[in-house]
Amino acid sequence: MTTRDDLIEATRELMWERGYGATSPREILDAAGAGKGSMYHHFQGKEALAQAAIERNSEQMKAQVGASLGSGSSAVERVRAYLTRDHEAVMKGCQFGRLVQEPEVIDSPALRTEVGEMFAWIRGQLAAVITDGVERGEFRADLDPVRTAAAVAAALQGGYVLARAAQNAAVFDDAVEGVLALLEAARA
Amino acid sequence: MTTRDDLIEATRELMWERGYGATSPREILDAAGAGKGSMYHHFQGKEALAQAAIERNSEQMKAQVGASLGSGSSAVERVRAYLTRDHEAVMKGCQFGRLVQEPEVIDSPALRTEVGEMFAWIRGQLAAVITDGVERGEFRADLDPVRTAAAVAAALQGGYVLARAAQNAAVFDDAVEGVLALLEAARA
DNA sequence: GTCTATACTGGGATAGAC
DNA sequence: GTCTATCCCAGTATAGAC
Repeated sequence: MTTRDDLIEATRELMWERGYGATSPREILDAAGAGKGSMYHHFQGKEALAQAAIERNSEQMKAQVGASLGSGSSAVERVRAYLTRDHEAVMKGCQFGRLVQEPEVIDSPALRTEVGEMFAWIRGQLAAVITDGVERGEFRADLDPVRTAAAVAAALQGGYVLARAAQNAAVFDDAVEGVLALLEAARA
Repeated sequence: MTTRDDLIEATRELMWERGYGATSPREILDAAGAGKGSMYHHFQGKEALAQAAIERNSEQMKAQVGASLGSGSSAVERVRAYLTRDHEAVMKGCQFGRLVQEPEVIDSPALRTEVGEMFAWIRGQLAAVITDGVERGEFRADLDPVRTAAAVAAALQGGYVLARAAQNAAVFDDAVEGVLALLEAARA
């Protein structure tokens, strides 16, 4: 019972650091303190284990994002809460974003779907908040919620990329503050 | 003479598709129509070959971005030219952005520096264009060029990520148009 | 310069004992 | 359920012939 859980947790940790392809079952097993048999008993293989790890990440992410986007009176404040919520370890990148780049992940229907749905959900949530802001007259009436939501979500993802490339978390903050300033400029 | 070149071109192609870690010398050699000896004659190893490939990508990228950012009368038009320039194969992602996620790349000083400088250069170019726009009164005087540049560059990178996750290039366009609309809202 | 053959390592997965 | 031993394959790199 707990071994299965240890495997999932170890996989989450390692996949965040190394991605999917570069995370070997050997490392997972060492980290979880389990033998090879355990993994293949509880899961069909590496892919199934990774899927379980991503599913758990999704649950946590949805809870966190949902809380952020619900905390604030104005739409801009809610988006700000989302963009500035504790991004533990900016330099490690986004748990989901980093997986997207890997061919192995994209080629796996199970993994790709999991990751794709997460991002689609986030864009939907952001669009809802922005639509609300437009309807309440906070934003200009001609602001496109779907495109704006995509831009906000993209700025966050790109912020991770730029910060990692520069090896400097301040670049992440620049991107986030930059897009927030632009969003405030779109107020009615 | 030409073998060395074929190796670099094959590496560029494959690294764009699979990244660094997942690109094997075997594949490169096959694609270049060369034998194992050739590669180790011209380059110290996989890493040195990858560095040569990234260097060549940098040159091309700088030429393209420089042309885009110089083509237009207003600052917004220049940024638009940059964001909407032919991003051949949006779904393949950014040649540089995808490398950033890989631990193997980040852990290699040679490769990491190459990629980091590219992004720093782009942010600098964008900041210069936006500074120009502020000084000419096109943008609000309180618009922060550095942060805005980071936001624009991040939206582009994130657009790649979101489009790939959704397996839909339209999401990239949404992110790009979204950030451009915000930028227009920041006009003086 | 370029090839083929080979060495060595580590990957994912299975078999069978406990 | 879990472990150890083992298999097969692919990765990077080297050696030595041409």
